Amino acid sequence: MSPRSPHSPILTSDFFLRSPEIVARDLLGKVIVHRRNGERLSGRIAEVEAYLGLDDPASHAFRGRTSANAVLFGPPGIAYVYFIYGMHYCVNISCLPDGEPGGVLIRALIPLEGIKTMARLRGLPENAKSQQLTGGPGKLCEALGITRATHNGIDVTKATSPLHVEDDGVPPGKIQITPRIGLSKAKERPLRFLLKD
DNA sequence: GTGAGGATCGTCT
DNA sequence: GACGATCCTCACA
Repeated sequence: MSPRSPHSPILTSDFFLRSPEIVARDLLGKVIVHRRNGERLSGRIAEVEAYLGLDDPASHAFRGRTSANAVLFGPPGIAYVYFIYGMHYCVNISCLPDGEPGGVLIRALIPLEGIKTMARLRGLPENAKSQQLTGGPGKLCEALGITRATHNGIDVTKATSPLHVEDDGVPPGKIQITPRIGLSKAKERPLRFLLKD
């Protein structure tokens, strides 16, 4: 197991108060933690995408505020979980002040704690590779046990929240920037950030 | 190793 | 009524 300080600082709403492009880049290397039934499930963020809102045709917020995407228009640091293709969840964290839409999609993690539980939730053997456990947006939600019903709209900047992001001080290393993938619109924008590894 | 296609449902038009 | 910020399986080289 990897060593860690007992109290890694939790990212505050100030962190998410900035542009999604900046937040996305800074989130790389941070640790997302889900407390589930008293167990810590965590992973280092290895891949993210920024979604800008009204200026970004690929964003859920592009066509304006609806009941489904209201989180993106709300205050920063709120988890936005949505259901896609009838079978997968994806998790975002809202950025920018209340009233301005924007967010960062968490696309991939490197598992740190609770790997056995993650494998069980994914229906995989304990020795499954991290790529199979949390190597995609839908996979990491399943591995962490995140669902829309339980996690959409919760504040990830509160220490009492079951879901939050910690900075354990490990430098992110080399960052690669590429166009976003899996989109039908505005996919040419270089808004995807990943750890080179 | 690589590429194509199917599964499945909440949300918007 | 149609689509989508995905993942998995199968076929073929």
